[in-house]
Amino acid sequence: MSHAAATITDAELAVLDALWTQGPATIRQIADVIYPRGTAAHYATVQKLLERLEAKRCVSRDRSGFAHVFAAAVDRDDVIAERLKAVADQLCEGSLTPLLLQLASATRLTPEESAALKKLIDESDNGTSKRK
Amino acid sequence: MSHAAATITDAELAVLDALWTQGPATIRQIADVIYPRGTAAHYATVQKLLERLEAKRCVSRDRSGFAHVFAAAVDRDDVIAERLKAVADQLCEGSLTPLLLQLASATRLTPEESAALKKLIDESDNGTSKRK
DNA sequence: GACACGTCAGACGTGTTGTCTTAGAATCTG
DNA sequence: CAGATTCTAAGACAACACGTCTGACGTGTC
Repeated sequence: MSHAAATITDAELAVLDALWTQGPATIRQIADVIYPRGTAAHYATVQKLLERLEAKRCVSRDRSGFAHVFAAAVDRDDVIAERLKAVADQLCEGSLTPLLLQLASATRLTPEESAALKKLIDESDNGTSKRK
Repeated sequence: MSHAAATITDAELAVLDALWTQGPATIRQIADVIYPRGTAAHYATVQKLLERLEAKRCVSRDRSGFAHVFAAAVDRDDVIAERLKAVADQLCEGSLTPLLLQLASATRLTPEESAALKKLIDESDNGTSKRK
């Protein structure tokens, strides 16, 4: 839910995505999703990716059963936030505001979305003005 | 101003940044900025980075003089947009809206910024409702 | 015991990234 | 003009990341 996401590669992201949509799963279950008609080699690939994701604290591993059960330790939102922060650090001296403005001008919103967004802005605004 | 930004690496970004802040420049001028007290090797590094940036259409090269003069062919905003799009493609099925919501809730805005943002939202909204 | 299935450790090919070397052409300086 | 300087061009290079795959070995099941 919370921790850092480090750098997650494309193949690792596919594994994480399977965990996000399917919930906790074994290597085989994940491999069946990502590589239908997969071979033993594909299984091993998923295994290696999970091993690396675990090292990055992006998945947790339950070793109690015969086949280990893996679960996502980061949310999709965590990864999104981390990537956005990376973009901001590289291109905006760490400030997220330019990204926000850029996105606002590049995105077409439905009335519902823009209403929700305005609400978020107001809340953020209150937080700012109410400080200390 | 407009074109695709492909994948720009960190070192390449440093070069681009120099061009953005200094305007068109020769290799030596850029190298002096990035590597003060730089050697001939550093000069060559900048040269190679510019060569790669040119291949990606991110910088233009004026070959008329003795020392070629390079200029940025993409804006900082272009690169930001491209990176945001990449994040959206990888994590949100290409939709930018989740990024926008995420950023809005994670960013503290000044009153001026939130006003500007709301204005952008309204404009985007008008564009949507006024179509056809 | 035979066999399927699991884990673990690590090798491997490939591509990227940043750096650097060398060769040679163009320009400046005396 | 001779020589030093400055540039371009082409490519070698190590380090690393990525995705893949192999092999050895433990653990269940019939």
